[in-house]
Amino acid sequence: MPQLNGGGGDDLGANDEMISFKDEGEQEEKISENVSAERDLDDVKSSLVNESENNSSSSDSEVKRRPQPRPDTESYEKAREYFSEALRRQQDGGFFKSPHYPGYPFLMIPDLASPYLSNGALSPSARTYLQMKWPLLDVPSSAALKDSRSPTPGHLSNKVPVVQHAHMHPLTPLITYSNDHFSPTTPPAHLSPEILDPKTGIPRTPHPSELSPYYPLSPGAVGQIPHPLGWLVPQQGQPMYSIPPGGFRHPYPALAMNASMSSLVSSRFSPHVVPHHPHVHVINYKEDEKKPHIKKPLNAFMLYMKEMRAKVVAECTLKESAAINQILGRRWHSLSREEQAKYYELARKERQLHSQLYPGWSARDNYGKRKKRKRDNKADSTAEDFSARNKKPCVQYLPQEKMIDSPASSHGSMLDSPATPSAALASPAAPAPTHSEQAQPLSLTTKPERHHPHFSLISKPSAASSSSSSSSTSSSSSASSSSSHPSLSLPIGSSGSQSTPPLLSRPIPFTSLHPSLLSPPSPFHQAALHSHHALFQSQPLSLVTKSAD
DNA sequence: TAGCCTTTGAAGTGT
DNA sequence: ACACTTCAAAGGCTA
Repeated sequence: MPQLNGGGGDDLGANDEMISFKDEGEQEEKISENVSAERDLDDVKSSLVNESENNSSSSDSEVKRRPQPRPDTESYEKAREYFSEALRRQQDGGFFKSPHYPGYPFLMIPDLASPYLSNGALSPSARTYLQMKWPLLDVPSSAALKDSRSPTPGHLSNKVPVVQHAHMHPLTPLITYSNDHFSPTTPPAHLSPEILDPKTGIPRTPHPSELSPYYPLSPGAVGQIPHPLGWLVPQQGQPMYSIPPGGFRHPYPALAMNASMSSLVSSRFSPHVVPHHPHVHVINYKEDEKKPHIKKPLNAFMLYMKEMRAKVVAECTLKESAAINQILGRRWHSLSREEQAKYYELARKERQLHSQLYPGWSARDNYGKRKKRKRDNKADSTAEDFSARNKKPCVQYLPQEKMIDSPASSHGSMLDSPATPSAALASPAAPAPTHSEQAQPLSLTTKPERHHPHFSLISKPSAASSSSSSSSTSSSSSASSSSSHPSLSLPIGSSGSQSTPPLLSRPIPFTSLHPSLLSPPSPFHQAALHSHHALFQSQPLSLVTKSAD
């Protein structure tokens, strides 16, 4: 039960969420066992030193060196693997790679310009980034990672590096390539074991020839690049960003990418790449008649969804995204302030990278590219629309075995575990202002339930009195999404809903889901469940206030 | 096969 | 300034 106070940045729940272990069944176990993992840190680091010296670590020896197997061995192994790889890659002048899935190269150092200090050590922000991913671990200091062959400031430190590292693209620090390490089950099929380094047993960065198959350039995929934070998000083969007309518009056009890097970047980022040779990809900047579609950077919630989707799907066998997203939406609210902060930070980096990749891009560019939704009649998106739009109750997507007859209990886990109230008050993540310098939106919004069929039909009766009118009133205004969140993020009092669980009446499907699906199982959330019960009940009031305005 | 559903957040447009 | 709209992911579903 470590760190139940949840005050620290290394919130275990957050860690758990972020890491997304392969075996979901171990999730809860890991939460409670993270302390042991923490105890193993010293062992990890010390063993890494030896390992880096020997450079011939085998999984067997690693296991032997391990003090003792613990339930959290996976965390241990991952951490260990990560640092081993970090050391090795540093020495090789190559990539860091996913601590989760072998065979997928990626760079998780956040600094766009200089992930390394002059002494070859990770920069503070890079360390922060790593520590964010591995909150329980001490990111190796300069001494640990320092290596003569490591990228030097000359390679990376400047905003405009003069000389590119053999494998380093100026943006690679933020360009990550891992795809599916969040998959709750097994690594993607393409992450074949052959990628493992035969010597060390540690996954190595695949050669471009090995990578190319991982990044198929289907015609449809042309024009897009994978998610720069791919290590965080399962991409399922779908690239993310596209390259603007004229090719890869790099902020530092003077820089030349070597074949290795360009193949990586181009195969993943360029819409016009044609892998003529397994080892050398040539970028063909053929002019498209159309402007390639550059997608918006993912926001915090989208990043969270991508990370957690597989987990939720695995847990409940749901595949319908609408239902999954509903679960994820509630889980998102159940995240602690620190947990959400991580995603806000990632999203901020996403936007940062995106803005650097596509300086002239604007979200406006994508307006109208997608089929316009037929919500013109916004007005009727209210009560009447409830029934019309919700012809597919998510309950139908739920496996029967998930159905339980104790909605009340489920409600509690689902609704009563919102983010901490303080989070709503203080935007913690304090996400650095983006180029737009916007204040970090409060994720802990008291956004009312959208006109959900179950909510409107089921919860209303129970919700009764106070919330019923407010919910309906707010539904129209809130239907327009979260842009209004900040304005109504603070619930105003809780009139009358103190004892009754009206708002706890959620859509049936969720009430029937296992609580673990609805909110992280961490003790923190259980605590939050109780401490913030009143807050959630007050949500409708905030809406009333807003609508009143 | 295009679009819907569903979520939150970012960023756009409109008033 | 505020309200509203669109899009970002995702995959089953529907017309």
